[in-house]
Amino acid sequence: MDREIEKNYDPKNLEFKWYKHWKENNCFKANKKNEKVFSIIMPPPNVTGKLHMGHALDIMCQDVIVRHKRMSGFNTLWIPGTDHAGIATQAKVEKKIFKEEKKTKHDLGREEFLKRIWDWKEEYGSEIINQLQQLGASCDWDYLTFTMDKTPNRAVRKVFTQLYNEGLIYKDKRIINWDTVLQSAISDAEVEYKEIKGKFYHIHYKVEGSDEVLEVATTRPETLYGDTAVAVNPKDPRFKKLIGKYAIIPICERVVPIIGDSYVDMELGTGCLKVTPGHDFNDFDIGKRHDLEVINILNPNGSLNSHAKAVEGLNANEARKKTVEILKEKELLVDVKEHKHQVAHGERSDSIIEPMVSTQWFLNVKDMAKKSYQSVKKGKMDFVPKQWENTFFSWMGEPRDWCLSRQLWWGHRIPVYQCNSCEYEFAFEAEPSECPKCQAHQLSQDPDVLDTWFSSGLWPLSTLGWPNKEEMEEKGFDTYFPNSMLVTGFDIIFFWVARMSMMSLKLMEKPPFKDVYIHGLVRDKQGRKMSKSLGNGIDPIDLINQYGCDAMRFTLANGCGHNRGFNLDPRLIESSRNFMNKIWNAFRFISPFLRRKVGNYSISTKGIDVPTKWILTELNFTARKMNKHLDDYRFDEAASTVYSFVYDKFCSWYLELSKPILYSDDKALVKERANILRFLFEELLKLLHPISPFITEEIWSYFYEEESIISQKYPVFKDQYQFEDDHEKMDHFIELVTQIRNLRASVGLKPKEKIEVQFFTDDKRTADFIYENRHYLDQLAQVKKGNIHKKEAGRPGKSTMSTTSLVETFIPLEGLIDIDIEIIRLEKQIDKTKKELEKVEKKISNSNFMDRAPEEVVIEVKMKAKDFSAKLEALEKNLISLK
RNA sequence: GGGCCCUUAGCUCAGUUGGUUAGAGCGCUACCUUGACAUGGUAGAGGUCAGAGAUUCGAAUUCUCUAGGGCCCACCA
Repeated sequence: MDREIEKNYDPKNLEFKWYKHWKENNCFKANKKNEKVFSIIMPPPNVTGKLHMGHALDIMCQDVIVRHKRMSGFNTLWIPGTDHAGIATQAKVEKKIFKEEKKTKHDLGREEFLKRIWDWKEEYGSEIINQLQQLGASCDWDYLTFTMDKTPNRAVRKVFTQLYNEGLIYKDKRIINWDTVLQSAISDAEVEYKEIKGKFYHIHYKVEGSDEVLEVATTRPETLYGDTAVAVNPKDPRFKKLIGKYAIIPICERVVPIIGDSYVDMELGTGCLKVTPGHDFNDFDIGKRHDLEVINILNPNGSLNSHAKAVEGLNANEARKKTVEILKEKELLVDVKEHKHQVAHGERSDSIIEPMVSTQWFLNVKDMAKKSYQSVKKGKMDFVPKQWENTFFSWMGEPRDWCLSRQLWWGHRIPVYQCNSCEYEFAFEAEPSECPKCQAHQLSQDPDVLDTWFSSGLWPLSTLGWPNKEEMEEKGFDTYFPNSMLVTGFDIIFFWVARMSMMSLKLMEKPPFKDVYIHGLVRDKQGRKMSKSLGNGIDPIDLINQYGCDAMRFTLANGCGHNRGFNLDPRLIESSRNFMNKIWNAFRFISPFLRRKVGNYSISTKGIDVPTKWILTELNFTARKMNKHLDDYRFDEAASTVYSFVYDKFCSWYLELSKPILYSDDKALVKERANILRFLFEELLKLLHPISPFITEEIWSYFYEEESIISQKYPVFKDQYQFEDDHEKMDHFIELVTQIRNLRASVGLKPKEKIEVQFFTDDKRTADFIYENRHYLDQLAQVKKGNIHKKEAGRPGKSTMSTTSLVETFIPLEGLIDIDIEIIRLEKQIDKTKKELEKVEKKISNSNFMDRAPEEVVIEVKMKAKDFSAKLEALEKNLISLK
């Protein structure tokens, strides 16, 4: 060691230092020589956004897997990217410009406004990259792709054109979800329903040419200006006879037909439905069936237009109030009932969504969805945990056509053109110079842009250069597509996973990934979703600043089990930070004994002692478990496995047992032990590295200055480190030490006070082992003298005792022992042992158990019975002698 | 209405093919400034595994029902 390690563990400096180092030294590059391939794409965060805990979890999962695969000899590629996030970004910049300059996008014009967004993207787009790097993401930055880069744009245009020419993309005037704030269409997936307390208004509609009235129930009286029919169920005896007659809509006095349609539920409301095809999905369908007129009564901002003269210019709420007032005056409002109902809100804008009829571009997804469905059913793409495939199926089962167009400016503009002279309409992959039909040069492009998820859907392809042949070659498309896996949250299974799956199957005839790992949601410590409105969000960057990224990642991994999100209490991170500190100090302890040594080396297992054989065996178990858990995406199990090895096995026992050796005068022995400690330390660093990359690299650098831990081989189970017998011996020894410590504590002996102990055992191996390791007993339990007797020997008088199956341990305590307390303690133990014994004996006396249980279980139970009764006997004898 | 998940120690959670003395971290209690670490050490207390029933020699684990909680989809004039 020529460098000395800092006294205090300070994650901040070393984390920053190492990320920079890794990046500059191309440590995240795929090793193309490796035969096994692992590839994965990062779900692209919004380019101008800020990372939240969900991202931190997402990145942690991916990075752990990626680092593990890389260390396990895979040709590993992780592709980073950022998303233009159409609506979110445009809305943000629009707001900013209005705030600062009091100008709308229309004041600036399309070209200037887009320039402003690009400027904003250039200015703030790198922030998200910085944050990803602070999380330690070991992705290949040369692959960094933005969804509006040239290649993704080409992919979008190519695919749109193909689907257009196949007739799958079509323009249609139909009812869509209209966001009244964004003033754009949005897709079904972007609509969120919230329960709102509303009212049921019962209104009388007069039947033309008679005194009869129809009582219509509605939650939205203000839409009556758009009514073009009143519908009843054709089987309804109450209203059957009215079908074919006409009703008069109140206020606007329009005469509309009374129609029969089986959609109408006779039980619901009054059994009489006002039909507003312009502003209700079901009514639109009814209108289609009956060829009804569609009247649009709303302006793009959601206010009422001139079709609703009486309330023109008012917003929906005001219009409702006023309409109700007018109805009251006319005595047509007959009843008002409280009613809870679901109201559509925009997922992004949180504004009210109005169903509105409008001309939009749609993608017919029926066949694509069917194929996606099948590919998961047939196991070509697996969800982990498996139950998430249900979510996928529920979306793919009966998909509505995807509304692709958005009335925005920021995004991929729809590549459809119309010839100004002959009006021919066509989609074109490249920028067209003339009309393919009449060769005129004056062309108008469709003003709308595509849903963000259209380009996201092509992400697994476009990030690998598709459809540009040269770029695909350069980026290794054939090697890395399809991806090995995807890591994401369940909230975007519809938005994203579904779309990627459909697109990839359509274009490549392969699903885009083998595995789709779905992690849970990070919530606050009370289990509430983190949200702006609750103000309970935790900023991962704050946590990193406070505790270090390694500790945060470790905490996230530790809490990331299957089937569950998790509730993040910052105090948990504190304990991970303490774990990092533990490792730091363990290294600080051993480092003075180490000699700097270049190159790989191995340790000899010849002549090593039992604790060393034990720790090597533990290392073996740990390596095996880590590989399994990481392969199974069990981040929680992996974290606790490595924690237990480092903390409970290595630090608490092996390091403690190494102290007398390291402080001894036998130089050869010191050297040998130091060598083994170094080996173990290197192994544990490698084991932990995928989860906590920075501290492991920092310590690694004290061993090897030139080589990064990133490219080391991940530990695996090795037969030469497996010593099962010695492992068992050592476990017995640990049990013995713990027992003595327990006895000492129970009689209130001072920690430093040396004691004498009497052991009673008939097991020769145990006796030998205690004898050979008596110096450890001194060190670990302050036993200055230990006598080993056969069980037939007499027990000491006033003493405290305890027993395992093999050995009885007595601490003679002349004058020190409080007999009453000792009796209580023994009685408690006897009680417990009796209960266990009874349990086991009951099994043995049950002939059904003896006949039917497998042999090894029977043997085990018999062994237990023997152990328990021996233990009980010893305890009872001692109790009698005390009394 | 359809579907998924959850209920285990005071708190957050493990417990993967049924057989464990049901585990961990945090918190709590007692003792300890022992030469890696007080961001520490040692020991300990704390659970009739939501409830009922069924299957089984044997259930925290499988099945059914009940209660409570969370989420998704569809729909409600």
